[in-house]
Amino acid sequence: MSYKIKSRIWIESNNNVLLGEGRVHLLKAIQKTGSLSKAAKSLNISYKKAWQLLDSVNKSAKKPVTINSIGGKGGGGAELTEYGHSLINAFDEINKNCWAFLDQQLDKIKQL
Amino acid sequence: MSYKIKSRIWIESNNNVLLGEGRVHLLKAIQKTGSLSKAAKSLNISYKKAWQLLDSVNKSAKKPVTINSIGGKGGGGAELTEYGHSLINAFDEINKNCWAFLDQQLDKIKQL
DNA sequence: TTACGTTATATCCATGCAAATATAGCGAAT
DNA sequence: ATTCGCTATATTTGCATGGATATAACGTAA
Repeated sequence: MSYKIKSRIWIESNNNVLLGEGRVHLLKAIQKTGSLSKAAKSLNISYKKAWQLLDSVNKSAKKPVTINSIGGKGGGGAELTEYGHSLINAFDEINKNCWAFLDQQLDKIKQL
Repeated sequence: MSYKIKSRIWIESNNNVLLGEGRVHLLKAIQKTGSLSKAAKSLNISYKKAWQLLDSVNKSAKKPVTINSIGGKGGGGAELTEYGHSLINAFDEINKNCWAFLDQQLDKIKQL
């Protein structure tokens, strides 16, 4: 009924998106499923889109965020690096803090 | 070269977007030009898009944000209400505060 | 009463983006 | 050797979004 404030934050590295909400979702799904194709299915996005997202993350990050293996037992897979874990944790924390901050700012609008 | 954090915030009213960056730009241009069609031209967007944006703002706001007049001297025009002025000022301030807040949070990522 | 410049709205069309589809390449296991 | 399930890509197809265009409605001023 009343006003709500929403936000979307993301992190860029030399003008490319490194991390955003969608990319974090994808990384978490990879962590859970152990493969990019299963992660894509669980998020109801096409494998192509998932691959493009992951590719852009790994290309713009300082260190690799996932290790992808082709072939081998089970056909391959993808798993998060330690750096990848740290990134998504930090992003989640910042995002949560941002929501709290904005909710408090919203009063300025409600008072009008 | 290093990571940057960016954000986009917006305000919703019963699941409709009330105010965002684009809508604030449009309202400021209306304030400057005195008409919706001139504002659209100055922002290089079609009149149709500008009208849709303004219409959705006025439909989801508690009080009118602009007064639009059809016909009359000069064919008509649009001008901000006092409530409209207050809204864009509050939005700008919140946005600026948000940037400052996020820049400070970014350190958590840089330290990884 | 006619002309004007605007708001307001419908319709058509092109363009781009995303999904679907297809296919190649890989390496371990059998 | 062959199969399997995945990563990695190119190509086509479909759909939605937005732009262009057209036009109605309006009220003041001449």
